[in-house]
Amino acid sequence: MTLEYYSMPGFLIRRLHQISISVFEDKTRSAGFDLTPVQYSALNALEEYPSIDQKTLAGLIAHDRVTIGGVVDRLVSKGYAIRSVNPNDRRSKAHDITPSGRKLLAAIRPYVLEAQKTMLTGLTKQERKALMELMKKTVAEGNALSRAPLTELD
Amino acid sequence: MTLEYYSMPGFLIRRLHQISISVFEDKTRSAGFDLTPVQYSALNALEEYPSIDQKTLAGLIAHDRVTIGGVVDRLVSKGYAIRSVNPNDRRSKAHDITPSGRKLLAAIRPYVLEAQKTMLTGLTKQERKALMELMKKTVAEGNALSRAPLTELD
DNA sequence: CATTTTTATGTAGTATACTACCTTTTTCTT
DNA sequence: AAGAAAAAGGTAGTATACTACATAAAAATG
Repeated sequence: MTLEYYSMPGFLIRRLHQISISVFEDKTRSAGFDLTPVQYSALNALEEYPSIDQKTLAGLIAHDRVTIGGVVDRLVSKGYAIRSVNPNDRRSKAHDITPSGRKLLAAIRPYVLEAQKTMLTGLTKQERKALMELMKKTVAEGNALSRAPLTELD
Repeated sequence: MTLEYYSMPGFLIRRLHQISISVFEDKTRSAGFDLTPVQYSALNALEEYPSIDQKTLAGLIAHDRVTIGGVVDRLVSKGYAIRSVNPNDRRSKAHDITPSGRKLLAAIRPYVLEAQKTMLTGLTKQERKALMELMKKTVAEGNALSRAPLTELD
C-alpha cells in the first residue's frame, strides 16, 4: 500500500533536498573537507563579491539574515572569512574571504561538482537537462514565495 | 553578474525546498492551522498505518529516527497522536492518530493540496507533469543516497 | 540458559531555517 | 537640528535534520 503523499510535489522536493545534502556531505567529507552546503555557498559568494554586508550576502544566496549570521560565525571561526565593521556605516559589517578560504574553495570545488552529478544519478543526460530547466523556471517563478528570496546585485 | 552556483542542482533543489516549505506554511497558517509539513506527513502516515512504531513511521516518511521522535512529541502534545508502550515488545512504542488528529487532517487537506499547486506556480500543466515525473525518478534512483531512505511496508 | 548481539528508543550536541523582538546607527521629515 | 522612521545586526526561541553515544529490552548463540 502506498501513501498518496508520495506523489506530492512537497514530498518529492523534500526528498530531493535530503538526497542533495547527503551526497554533498558524502563527497566532500570523504575527501577530507568539513564544509556544509550553506557554508560553501556563502564562501562562494564572498569570493565573487568583496566586502559585502550580511544582508547582501543573505540575498545573494537566498537565505534569511539570521541563518547567515550563524553561518558566517562558523566561517570566521574556521578562518575562511573575516567580518569587520564598515567604517562608512557602523550598523553594517563588511565580509571578506581569506586566502585560506580561497584555497579551500579551489580544493573543494571538484568534489562539489561531482556531488551535483551524483545527486541526479539515474537520469539520462536529456532528463537531467530537462529537470534542470524545469527547476530553474519553478525557482524563478516562485522566488517571491519563499521567506528569503534571491536578491541579485545591480 | 551571476554566480555559476545559481545553476547547480543543489542550489535549485534547496530553493525549491524553501519555496515549498514557505508556501505550505502560508496556505495552512492563513487558514488557521498550526501544523508543519513534517507533522502533516507523520500524521498522514499514522492515519494510514495504525499502531506502528517510531522506526517504521520514520521509514514510511523518509525521516531519520531522532527527528521523528521530536515530531511525534509535538503531535502528542497537541493531542493529534498517542504514543503507548507496545506490550509485545517493551522496547518499542505504538503510535496512533486520535479523533482530533483525524479531524485536523480532513480539515487541512484542501489547503495542503492548494499549496502543492501554488509551489509549482508558473509552470504549464505539461511542465508540471514533466517535473513531477523527473523528480519521482530522481528520488527513486537516489533513495539509498540519503541518510533516511524511504522504507515502505510489505 | 547464560552471554553476546541486535534492536528500539532516548540524550546530547551541531547546523540549518526560520519568527519575534531588541539595540544601535543612519536617514528622513518637519 | 530635533524627533520619527527605517535599516543592519544581534538575541531568544522553535522546529527540522542530523551524528554520536547511552540504555534497556529482545533475539541469537554457544
